Amino acid sequence: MQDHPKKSDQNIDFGVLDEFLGYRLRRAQMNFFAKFGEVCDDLGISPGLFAVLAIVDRNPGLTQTAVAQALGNDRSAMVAAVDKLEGKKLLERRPAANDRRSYALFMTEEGTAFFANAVERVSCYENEMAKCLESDKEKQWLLDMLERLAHKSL
Amino acid sequence: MQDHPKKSDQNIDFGVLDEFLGYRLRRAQMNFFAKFGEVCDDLGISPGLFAVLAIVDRNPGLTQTAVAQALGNDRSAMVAAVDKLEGKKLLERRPAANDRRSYALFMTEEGTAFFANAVERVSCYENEMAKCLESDKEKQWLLDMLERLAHKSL
DNA sequence: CAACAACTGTTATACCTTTCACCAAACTCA
DNA sequence: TGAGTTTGGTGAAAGGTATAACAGTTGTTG
Repeated sequence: MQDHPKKSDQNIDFGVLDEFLGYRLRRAQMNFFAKFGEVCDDLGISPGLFAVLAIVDRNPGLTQTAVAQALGNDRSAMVAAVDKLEGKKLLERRPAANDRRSYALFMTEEGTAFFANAVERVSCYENEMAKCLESDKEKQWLLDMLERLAHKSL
Repeated sequence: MQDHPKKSDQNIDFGVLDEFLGYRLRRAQMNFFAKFGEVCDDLGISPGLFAVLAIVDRNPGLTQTAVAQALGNDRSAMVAAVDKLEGKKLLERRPAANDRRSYALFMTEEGTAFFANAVERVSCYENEMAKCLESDKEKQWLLDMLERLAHKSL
């Protein structure tokens, strides 16, 4: 059944794609996001929302644009994210002290408890995914390499 | 865009995000896609369209769903992609010989020339990005690790 | 053969993300 | 002060992605 003319499954030649970091990075990241969804679907948060919570949790009082810059995405993307998180009563906007244009973001008590639970779950799944790496030193090496690739400029 | 050391840009605590592979993968991949856009904006193709061309170029006659499965995305996403590439006269749909439901995808002559040029450009930028890796052996090791992470299941 | 299941391309829908233009507030600098 | 510029938040539009449903076709099975 494997010699039929239809190249049905694994007979596909990926050509240059096999040697391109960009393509492999995308595939790996897609898998991580999919697994994140499986683990956290009942929590109702996406990887992006989780990242916002992580920043606000450790840096209370930041403005929306400060969080956006930290995460590397546009500040306009932050309004929908904060709207959702505020709707779930996980964080709240407070008027900034010295700048009436901006809001300062703070976690609610409910939010800190929720985030602690989420971190536990995500850490568990991260460790499970990292099992296909040889050692903890290799994981650290990979993290360092990804950090460099994320900031490399042409 | 983040070159100005004006204020609390460095003071932000990323907390658990610093140790999460998912977050680092996303950042690295975002950078790669942004650089891809800079290099190929005049060509009018996205990383996704480039991947479709790469598959069809090396595997002429595949159906749309076969290409979709190879790239890991849904077959409904393929119609818009093939529409665009067919509109640019880079590939064409031909009725499949033995199955009147499906189309077989083939590169046009214009398409193969276009793709060869694109590959040269993307290879150049890939090599530039890979300069922050120590050696060629490290790059190969990174590719292998990403391959494992892309197929790891919980 | 006929009924049924599975598959292909397609459309529609919804969601998420990114990009752009806009307005109000704040800042700059004379 | 006040004109001009910059910054913060918002909303609309565009692009990509995932799901569900549908018509036409294929294969499978009784």
